Order: sequence, then structure tokens, then C-alpha cells
Amino acid sequence: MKQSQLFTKTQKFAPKDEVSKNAQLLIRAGFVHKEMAGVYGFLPLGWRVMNNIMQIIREEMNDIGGQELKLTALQSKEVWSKTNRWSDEIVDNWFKSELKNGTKVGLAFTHEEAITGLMKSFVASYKDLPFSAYQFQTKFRNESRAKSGIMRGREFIMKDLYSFSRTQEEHDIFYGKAKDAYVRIFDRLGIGEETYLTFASGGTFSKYSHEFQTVCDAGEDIIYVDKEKGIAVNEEVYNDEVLADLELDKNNLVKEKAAEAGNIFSLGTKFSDAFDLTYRDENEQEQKVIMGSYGLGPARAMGIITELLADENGLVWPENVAPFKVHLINIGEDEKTEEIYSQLQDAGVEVLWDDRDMRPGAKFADADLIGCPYRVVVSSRSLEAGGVELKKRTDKDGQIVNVDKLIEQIK
RNA sequence: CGGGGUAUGGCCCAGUCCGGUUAAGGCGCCUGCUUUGGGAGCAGGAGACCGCAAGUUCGAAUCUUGCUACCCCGACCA
Repeated sequence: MKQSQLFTKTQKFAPKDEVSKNAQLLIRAGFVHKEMAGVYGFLPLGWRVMNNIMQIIREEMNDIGGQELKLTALQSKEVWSKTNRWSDEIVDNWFKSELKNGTKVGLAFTHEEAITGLMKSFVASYKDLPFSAYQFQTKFRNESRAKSGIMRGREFIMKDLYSFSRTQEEHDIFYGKAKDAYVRIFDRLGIGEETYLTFASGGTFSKYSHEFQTVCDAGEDIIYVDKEKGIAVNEEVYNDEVLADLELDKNNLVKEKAAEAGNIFSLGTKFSDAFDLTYRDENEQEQKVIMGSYGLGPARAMGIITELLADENGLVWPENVAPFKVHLINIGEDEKTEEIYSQLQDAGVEVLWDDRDMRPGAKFADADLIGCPYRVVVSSRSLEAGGVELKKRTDKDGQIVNVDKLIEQIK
């Protein structure tokens, strides 16, 4: 894409009412737009990043057999009454409204109820199980205080996967697969190194749930990390009994601030009880379906990546999620650059060409701010030296590369 | 929901305490000329119901009251 066509522009100053690093940079670079506190829209560059993140998640979910669907954000009171979660005493972050005829409705903050109710239409026999389904859905949470930019919003996209199994053993197998898939997702998102499988409180049906916590200053949780073993314990369950149970030595644990990037949760029969979601087994007995839920917020992941990788000059995107792989910059040499731009595009390389008539310094500053992994500069100086200058966003200096070798260099 | 802070062109801000010509400056934007390897220079120009609503006053960005929004700390985060 030619940058002159991009309707967003970079800003030199962040709005003063944004304090969090992720929101400051994402707004300055034109990735997101703040509609109100805790409510952010995604602009072309930001939406490209979001789509890349969602695609990675989608591939890993499909890989473990997840079937993508899309439930509704708008929910009726009736469904939620079955688990008592319509009650404002029990759930205090509802956005509730009503239809013209007075029917009470709400904007869902999660979808266990909706999907369990839905599955009553499709699950009847042991032959129907196991399976899992997921969606990317806009969730609404009427938080009393939004904070940390895009990391804790009142409206946000969430990937939520739900599993349906016949037995605990069958559930445990899938749970393990989901856990592995999450590890792969965070690796692919470029934050695997700092993301720890974390033991947290489990609820009624299992001793622990698992969170994926990324060590990060903007986080809201405190975890105790065993870096050797690569696992952590959430402060909420941090006690001698738990440490003994997990065979962790207090002396090997480091206290860290962390952001919850994802969580996986065994639900047991909590929801199948409430909705009477049963199947008939081989012995003609009615059995409750065993469920699990697995959440991961792509926008929060985007915020975490920003917080973790950005430097003083701007955003730094891992290749897998970058809005464009290459930021092409010309200093004069329009025709030659047009040629290279076409070659890159023909080779399938996603490239943002800063074709604007601006001084070099301004283009460099924008390229740093936007944070594409590779910067390619075409100038009379580079051409005389034998090609174009190729520089990684994370490197200080670039190198001259022959135009014919450029594509293989950035593969 | 408790406590603290802020609100002035698209963005950063001065001015408010102590009321008084036309609300200053920077970024960005428009025009022209010059400029081109780290946010260019000169000249000219456009853009503001000073968060909203009342009130005090001859006169309000400035004082008073109410409201709203935003940020921070805490509580909450099923």
C-alpha cells in the first residue's frame, strides 16, 4: 500500500489523557481511535494487526478441532437466569437494555450460557461428542474503571472456545491440547518468552485453572514465576499448600507484575447442569456433558505486544503480526522505487511504501513509530553503493543489499 | 463505587491565583519559493461557541453554583 493513500496520519504528540504506553503509541501511529474511555476503534493499520493476531489464533484453534461460529452479543434475560448470572448482585458489569415491547436484554460479557443453550439442539447422543466450538466476539463489560489503554476495555473482541466432552478423561485430553495450542499462539505472537503458564484458582470443578500471564509492567496481576520450570503461580492461590502441591520451591520463585493474556478453565457440569445439556451413552443412560472454556483477547494481546516490544522510537511488531512486513522509503528515485515496490508486491511481500514527498528524517521517524519489521530505503546514495538499504526495526544500522537479493533477504 | 487531578483550534499547551483591546506559542493543515539520509527554512494564510448550563458583573477563558467527560490511586475484574 502507498502511504499517501492511507487516510490515517501519525502524530507527534500523544493525547494527554492517555497515559498507558500502548494507547499513546497506538494512537500516535494511527492504529486505534478512542471513542470513549475503554472503547477503542481499530483503524486500517491496527485492524491489519488485529486480523493477523486473530488469524494465528484461528489457525491454532482449527488445528485442535475447534469449529468457528458466531454467537450474538445481544442476549435475552431468560437464558442468563438459568445460572443466576442475570442478577446484578452476582454480576455487576452488565450492559442491560430492553426491547420496545419491554423484553429485557443484555450485551454479553461471556458466552457460556448462550453456547450451552444452543448445544441442546445438537447434542443428544454419545456419538455427537466430543467437539469444540469457538468465536471471535465483541464482549461488553460495564467496568467501573477502564484502564491501561486497549488492555482493559468496556467493549473488546474476545476469542472464546468451548469444549464439550463425554467424560472427565476426554475433557482432560482436550484441555491439554488447548493448553499446548495457547503456548504455540503466544510463541507465534512473539511474546512466548515472557508468557508463563500460571496456576490460578479453579472454581468448583477443578483445583486450578490455568492462566497465561505475560510479565509486563502494564499488567494487573501479581505472579510468582519459576523461570527454570517455566511456570508461575498467581498471587491469589500463592500459599505453602499450593507450592507443595505443584512441587515448587519458594526460593526459586520471582515475584512479577503480569498481564493475563489468556485463560483456560474446566467447567465440569456447571453449565450442563443448569441447562440440562445431556447425552445418552452406550448403555442408554443420560449423562451430563463435561465442558471447558478457553479465552484469549486479541486486543489485549496487541496491547501486551506493544507494551513488551515497543521502544523509545515507537512500535515494534513481530513479523507474524506486523501490519506490513516492509516499510519502503524512497529519497528521490521515484521510478526505481516504484519498480521495487512492484517486485515486492509480486513476490507476495506486504509492503507499505512511503511515497509521500517528505524529508528523509520525517519518513524515518514515521517508519520507526509504525514499527514494521523491515525498512528498505531507496536513494541515490544506496543505489550508488549497489542497491537498497535494508534495516531491521530492532537493529541500529542497516546494510546495502542488491535489489535482486532483497526478497530472499527478508523471507 | 471511594479519593485525587484535568478540561482552551485535529494534537501539545500559555493565559485563570489578581475579571478589561483582536485568546499567545509550538506541531499539524493550505499557498509560494528554496530544500532532500534522522521530524527543513523563509514569507503569507485558514482554523476556537475557552467541556456544558445557569449565575455574579458595565465587562467572564478567568469569579460562584450545578452538571458532564477524561486521567491517576484504590475497590472490583464471576
